[in-house]
Amino acid sequence: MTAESAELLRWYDSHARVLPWRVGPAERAAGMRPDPYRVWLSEVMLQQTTVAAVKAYFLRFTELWPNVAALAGAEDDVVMGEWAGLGYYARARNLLACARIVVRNHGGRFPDTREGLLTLPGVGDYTAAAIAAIAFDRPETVVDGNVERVMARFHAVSTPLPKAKAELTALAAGLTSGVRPGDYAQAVMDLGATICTPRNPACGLCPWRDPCRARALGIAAELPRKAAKAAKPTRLGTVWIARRADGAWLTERRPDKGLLGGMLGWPGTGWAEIAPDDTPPLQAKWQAAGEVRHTFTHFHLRLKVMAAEVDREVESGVGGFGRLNPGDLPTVMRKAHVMALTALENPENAGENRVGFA
DNA sequence: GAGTCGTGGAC
DNA sequence: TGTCCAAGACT
Repeated sequence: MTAESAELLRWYDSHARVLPWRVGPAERAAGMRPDPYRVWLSEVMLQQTTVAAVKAYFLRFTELWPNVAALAGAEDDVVMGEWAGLGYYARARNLLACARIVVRNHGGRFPDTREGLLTLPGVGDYTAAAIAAIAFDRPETVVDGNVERVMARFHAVSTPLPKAKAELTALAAGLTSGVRPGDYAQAVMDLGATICTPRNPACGLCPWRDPCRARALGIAAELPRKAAKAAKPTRLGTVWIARRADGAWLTERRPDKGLLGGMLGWPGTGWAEIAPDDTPPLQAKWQAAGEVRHTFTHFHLRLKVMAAEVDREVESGVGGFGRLNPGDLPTVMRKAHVMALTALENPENAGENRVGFA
């Protein structure tokens, strides 16, 4: 163990954040170990997602499904509905697939090595190392966005990401502690999340302020460098939102692959830079409810929302009418639903509504 | 290796 | 308003 990693562990002992999935340093010292199921679940939820956003989902999932066997036995649509709003929905599909593999092929126990964990769906280099270190105290090197930033500054690496990834991984491995590896892994990430932040790093409070090369050079806030990102195009589309007299809504399940895969949605056009032809899924007195603006990772969407009340007898070929829990909808579809509801309640204002406009 | 894949908060 | 960013994985 290096002097630096020892210093970081001392910092962590007094500054570790309290998180629902975390076994803190004092509890670990008392012999407690985290539940691999909870570590895995939290790490998957935390992929490209903030701690603030994950907390409520983690508590809800562990309440509904306290162990991997319970989750493996859940119905797909229920899990997708509970994941709604958290984003990156392939994670939810992989989560279920992984739970079922762990139960069926591993006797309900997660593999306890990085290599074994890597075979699971939805578990990549980072997550495998994180579970191995945190749940099984193996001295694996975790490299997430926090660690990349901390290492780029600590060693003053000016090579832009993602090209610098391999170099930063090697530098991180050089600092990884063989003592208390689970605490160390969380300590580096906590350092990046609370001190060595992307903007305005709090170098004065950093346990690594002395050995940090970027701080010595006065360029900590400039690192890590990143390659320029492509501009986001704008795509257009239309959704048709029909409410039957008995309160049922016409929804459809999206295909498993692709954007919002496996999630509930509204019948509508595809989304393209040239407005697609929009033909309603059924004949009704459609009103233009307004336009939803929503930004995905790689494009902006302007979604025209059409709404209608239909008779109980109406049938559609594209999906089914049924009871709707709006919380099961991904966010963009929930925005469209809110807009349709507003139009149906206030038909005189139809077309004036905007969602996603400041 | 470069694209794809969500969302909400900070600035 | 727009841009960046968050405990990445998969193709």
